[in-house]
Amino acid sequence: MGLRELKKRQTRETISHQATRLFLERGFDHVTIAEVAVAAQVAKMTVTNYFPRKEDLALDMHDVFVRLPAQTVRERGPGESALAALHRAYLSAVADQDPVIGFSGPEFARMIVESPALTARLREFHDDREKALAAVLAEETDADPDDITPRVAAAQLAAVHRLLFEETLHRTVQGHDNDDISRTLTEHARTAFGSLEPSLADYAIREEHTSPPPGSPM
Amino acid sequence: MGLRELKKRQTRETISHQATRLFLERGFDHVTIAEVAVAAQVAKMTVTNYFPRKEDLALDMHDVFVRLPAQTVRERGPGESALAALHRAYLSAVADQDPVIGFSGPEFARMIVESPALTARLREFHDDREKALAAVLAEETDADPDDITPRVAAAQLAAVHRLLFEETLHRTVQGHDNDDISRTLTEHARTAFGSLEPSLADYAIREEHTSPPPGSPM
DNA sequence: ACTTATTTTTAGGACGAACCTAGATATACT
DNA sequence: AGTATATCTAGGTTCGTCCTAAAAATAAGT
Repeated sequence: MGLRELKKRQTRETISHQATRLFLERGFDHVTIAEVAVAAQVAKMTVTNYFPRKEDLALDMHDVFVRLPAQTVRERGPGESALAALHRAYLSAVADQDPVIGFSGPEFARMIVESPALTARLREFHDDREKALAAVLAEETDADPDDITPRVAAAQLAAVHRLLFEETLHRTVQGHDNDDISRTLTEHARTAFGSLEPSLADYAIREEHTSPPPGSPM
Repeated sequence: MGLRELKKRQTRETISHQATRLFLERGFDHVTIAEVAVAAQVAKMTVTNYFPRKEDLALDMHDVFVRLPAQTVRERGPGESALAALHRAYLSAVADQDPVIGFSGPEFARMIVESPALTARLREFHDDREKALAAVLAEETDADPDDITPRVAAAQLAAVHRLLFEETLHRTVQGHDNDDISRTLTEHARTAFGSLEPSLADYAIREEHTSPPPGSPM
């Protein structure tokens, strides 16, 4: 990697780090971009160049957040349904107390829920995630472009992820510790994913790799 | 009603009307609040007083939009499930080509889908609507405050409304006429609400008014 | 190594939404 | 009619976002 790219990474890192520090200290809405620029020792415009929206200074995780469920479905095992894959992956993330499902620490969680701007941006993340999931489901089930079935399924699955994410955030803000939250979430995941089983248990099941059947199920 | 209230209504009406006219002519993002103020012959601040957010100048329907599904469930018939009530009410709205489910005319639909700000605000409407629905479902099923079941059910039901709304908007923008869209939507509603039947057909059924049973179902 | 080309950063400013305040104006009350 | 109350207005501030031209840093070519 060239020197130019290296410096870009460093600059981005510094800006993001200083921004997060200030946001945690004083709250997202009480820190201006100009202050972030001063703290990171760059021009105001440089902050904007790296992070076109102020919200992205705090939520620098769009891509992995959006791609994860779609990827989980794409990589599900033979004989596994989309629902089962997502439930399995979610439980695994709970066990890891993965930040991507909401385990972000009390200060960070507080920063988010106290800022309408960040909450709104997060809603967009959830939306993008649902769209990515819908695209994969449509692909995996060979659905007609204007069949809404994959969109409905994606909406249901993404909604569960969203609700569990919000639950994690709020319990974190309320001061529960991660192990406590993990236990509760495991239960809630069972309830939420379980409630989709009657409608989705047979949806988007990856065919066993031994001899592909003539017609795909559903 | 006093003269003061009358004038307030007129002022609000004038502002909203002039704003909508300008937005349809030139697009939401290309009209400033100052221009709306000039067109409505009021001070800039008066526009802001009536419509704290610019988006609400175009989307002056928050309350009915948010309350409708919750109200439908609250007023469902004896023996009717929340799902059945919402499906029924939706089909009725399709037959009426009700603006509240997306029949807003090509210009208006185009204004919305072309503006990221309006799309984002609409997302918030959907979210508020889901929350209102969740509250009613929790109430109607006597759910524990931290049982997520009503939230999951509300998310699934609200998602169907949201998807069908988006579908209506996009088909309207694409130039399909309302009768054509009505037919398609009726079919899509069958698919979407139908896909929830396995999980929700027995959820939140209003008890028959003849002799209340000892324990409520679910 | 020096020059040229490309990319990135910078400074300075423009624009518009959101908010504030004090004073003017209009309506309601007695 | 006179006082109280609600509403509107004018003028301003702040901040996020975007624009531009010039300066600085790096890469590429000779």
